[in-house]
Amino acid sequence: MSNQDVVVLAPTDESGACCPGLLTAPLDEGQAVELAKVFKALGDPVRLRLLSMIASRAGGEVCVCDLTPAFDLSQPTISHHLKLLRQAGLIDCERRGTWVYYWLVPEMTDRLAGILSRPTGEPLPGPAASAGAAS
Amino acid sequence: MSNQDVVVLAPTDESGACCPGLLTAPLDEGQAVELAKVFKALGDPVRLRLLSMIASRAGGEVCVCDLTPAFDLSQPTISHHLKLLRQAGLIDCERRGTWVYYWLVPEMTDRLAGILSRPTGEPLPGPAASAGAAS
DNA sequence: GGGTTGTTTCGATGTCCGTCAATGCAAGAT
DNA sequence: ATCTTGCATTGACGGACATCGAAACAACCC
Repeated sequence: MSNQDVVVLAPTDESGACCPGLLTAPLDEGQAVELAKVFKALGDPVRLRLLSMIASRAGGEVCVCDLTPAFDLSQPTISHHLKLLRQAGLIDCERRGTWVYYWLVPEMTDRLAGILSRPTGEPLPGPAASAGAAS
Repeated sequence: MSNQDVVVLAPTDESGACCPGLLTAPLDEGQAVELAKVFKALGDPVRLRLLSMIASRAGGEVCVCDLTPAFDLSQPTISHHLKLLRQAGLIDCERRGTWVYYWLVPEMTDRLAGILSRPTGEPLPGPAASAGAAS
């Protein structure tokens, strides 16, 4: 399967500008591009279900043969989605004999959760009034 | 443009199947579709930067006139991205006089962060070998 | 080796998405 | 009233994506 996995987000180092989250400081274009790849990988119902099926698996890993029958899609299509999730760094896989097993990369989901979390005690934005959409 | 803002995620109720996160139990297709809409809205560098610029604003809200010049994109394009973020429930806006102000909807980002967080003390997956695959 | 099972890659097609130019609309300024 | 500014909407175009069928590849079993 080749090791062309694209590491879209550096492990934990960087200039420390990625971890404080996107809600506290505007992120530069480079970080936005990398982050968008991961969110784009999550922006598909099939991939979300695949990810949840993999992540919620008791043993921590799933064989593709257990994933495919849950969808009305062809096997190549499932493989394609798994590839995108893998390239996004959300899952990883290993071939053992005939089958390929996938498991979650918790560091990536933790990273995303941290990025979407704002430091506790934030003064709550919003105009504290009305709602009405503009226009 | 009417109030066609699509509420992609119910406030907090539901059958309680949405909050435990997508990492603990496989989500059904309906939830996956709704969640995918939000992640898809985040799957674009421009929208990520817009969101971070809005969220990190001191006063909690930003005028569109402060957002547009930060990009090399036309004003309609920025407006289009803001509309998608608003339809995803991530931001909201209000017209005050000549200008339109946007602010973050923290409940939505909190929701996403919760969904991506796995309950503390999870046994960490990874290829622990074994596992007899069905066929 | 030959056959079987299962996964991935390749090529093609239809659809969606991001972008812009032009236009429309609301609110203040003159 | 008219002009000007600020933002949203429309329509259209080019590129990217999802999906499929067919074929190539890898590992096991006989």
